[in-house]
Amino acid sequence: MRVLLIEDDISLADGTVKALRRAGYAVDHAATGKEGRRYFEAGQLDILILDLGLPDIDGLVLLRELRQLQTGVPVLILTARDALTDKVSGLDAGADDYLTKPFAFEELLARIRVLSRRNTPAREPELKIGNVLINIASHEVQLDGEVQKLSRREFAILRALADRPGQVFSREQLEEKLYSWGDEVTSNTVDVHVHNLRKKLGHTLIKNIRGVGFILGSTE
Amino acid sequence: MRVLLIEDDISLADGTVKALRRAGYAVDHAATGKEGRRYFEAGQLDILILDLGLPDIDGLVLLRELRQLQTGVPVLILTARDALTDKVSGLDAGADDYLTKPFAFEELLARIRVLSRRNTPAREPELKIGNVLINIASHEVQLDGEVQKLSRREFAILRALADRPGQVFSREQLEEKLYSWGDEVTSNTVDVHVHNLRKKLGHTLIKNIRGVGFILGSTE
DNA sequence: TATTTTCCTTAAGTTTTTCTTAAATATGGC
DNA sequence: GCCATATTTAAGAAAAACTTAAGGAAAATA
Repeated sequence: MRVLLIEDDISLADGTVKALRRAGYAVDHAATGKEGRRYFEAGQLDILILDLGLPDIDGLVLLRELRQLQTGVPVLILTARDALTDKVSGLDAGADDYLTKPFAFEELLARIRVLSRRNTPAREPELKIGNVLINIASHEVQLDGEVQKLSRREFAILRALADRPGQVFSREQLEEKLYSWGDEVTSNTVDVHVHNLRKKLGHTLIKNIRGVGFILGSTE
Repeated sequence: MRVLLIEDDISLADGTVKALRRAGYAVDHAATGKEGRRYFEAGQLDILILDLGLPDIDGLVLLRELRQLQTGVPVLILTARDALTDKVSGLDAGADDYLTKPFAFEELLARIRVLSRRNTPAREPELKIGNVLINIASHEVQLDGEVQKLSRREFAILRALADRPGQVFSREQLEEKLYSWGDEVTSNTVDVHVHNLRKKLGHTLIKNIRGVGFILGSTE
């Protein structure tokens, strides 16, 4: 776990660095905004601790700059200023937490522990069959990069087939996926939807097994 | 954005609830730990604000219990106790932030804004989708550089969608972000607000996925 | 507090998209 | 060629989404 401390007050910085090292963090220290920016750009940071009262650059300005870089590094702001507006604008500039001097090392460490247990959210579930990419959430399907919108029924059929590529589904089985109990249908709806699906996704994807049903052709 | 406040001091709770609602949050309020736990288990929470000095359950104990549930809901602890050990153990028990009474509503709102960024992929205070720039803090939205004034509800919907661009939100999900418990709505409000949003921000930004819901479309 | 203004919710009307149906055409197996 | 099954087409019905307007609620202003 690598921490960068940007702080110009040497004695405070020394104490903080020591406390952090003792707690097991790898710590870099920069005394000016410029230097800090170099460290930030260079390194694999896990957490940034930033003093707002720097000699060369306004801390808030620096913070916004660093945020532009789009890294997701959590930032904890550290400052003597106790004014409410500073806190608020610091947080709104992209800081994740705020600590006013003087502070206890214990509390700093606790807040860093909070910041470091950040978890990254899971990605969108997507399904890929051959050259067809299915986005479950948006009901969108990409065929060789081209986006196609599917209707609800079309999507339901494709999804059923895609659940088990290579397995044949009878019309009755597919209808069961589409209609709730009591909603039965007495026409060739499934065929029509399959037809429309093929129009959108090409004629090789969904194959028909005569007398049996439909199958998602994974191979060939 | 849905917030649960667990706080037994009625007058403080009232003021806080009002301030939060005015800021566009859907707020539920519980006066006891037990009640709070029920709300917590029931709902689609985005943020929990928890007072440590509850009459029936020790706040820290409750916090640990709720953490067991493994929901990723950010927790902000609120308390009169100013002792360092309390802060530290609060944070280590799974809180994400800490505010000591008395506090300014402004700061509470700022910290909530930070927490609400937490579970979203883009943690920038400003979000850009196509030619639309969204500033969460100031409730300001720009279309091609031109500032558009959004109403509270419009902004709440846009923010919910913007939290996860590319994810579809059903009308029910959006309503949950807008209304507190007991405030439910039985009309097409969401549609109307979406319509007004599109009038202000153009018709390509918010896409509808028929039968599913709405989605913030970045491309096309 | 009273007044004005803005905003929110409803609900009904309109438009657009999708679904079902049924009939016409095509295809495969015998 | 004949029958059964599959595909295509088109049209009306149904469903979902969009639009509009009005009355009431909430917020802002005086």
